[in-house]
Amino acid sequence: MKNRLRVLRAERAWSQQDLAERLEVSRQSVNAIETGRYDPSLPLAFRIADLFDLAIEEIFHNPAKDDQ
Amino acid sequence: MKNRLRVLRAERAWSQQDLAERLEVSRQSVNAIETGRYDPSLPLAFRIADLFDLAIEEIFHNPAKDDQ
DNA sequence: TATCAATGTCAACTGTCTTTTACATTAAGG
DNA sequence: CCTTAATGTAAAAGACAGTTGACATTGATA
Repeated sequence: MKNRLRVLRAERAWSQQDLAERLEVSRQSVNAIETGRYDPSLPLAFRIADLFDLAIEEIFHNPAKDDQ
Repeated sequence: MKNRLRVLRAERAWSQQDLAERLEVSRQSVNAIETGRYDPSLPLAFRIADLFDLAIEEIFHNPAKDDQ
């Protein structure tokens, strides 16, 4: 599962801490998701998509699949 | 997190076991997701969306939000 | 150089997801 | 009735998600 979180965050010039506060998670969670250590839960993925006003599929994608 | 899994499955006349095999998860996982005991992981949500050829947002939605 | 913000990571912990095994209930068909 | 398929649920265990607290590194700047 890859994601564009770092790019989306950079476009807004937010720190990981900024993003964490908007998502109501810890800074470490944001970092772990950005660095690919683990995937967010489905509810958190929805919060992320809502925050950036994008579909989940526009932020996350499966590298095993050759789509997107 | 609510979902339309039961309806989508019924439209295809699949048993929970049938769906579980297509998703490569246990029947109990399908049942737990359908009955709302827990949400799938993000990777599983993608497999579900791929199987039904729908966006994740067309299958899952947040009852806390008044959209959809 | 000293400081500060931002980032990466680790350990330990709690809670969630998913599994296997198992058992109960219901509905349909012989 | 008896059997079978489908479904709901539970317990125990392992893997994963998310927390707090802590420490190290880097880059910018006073």
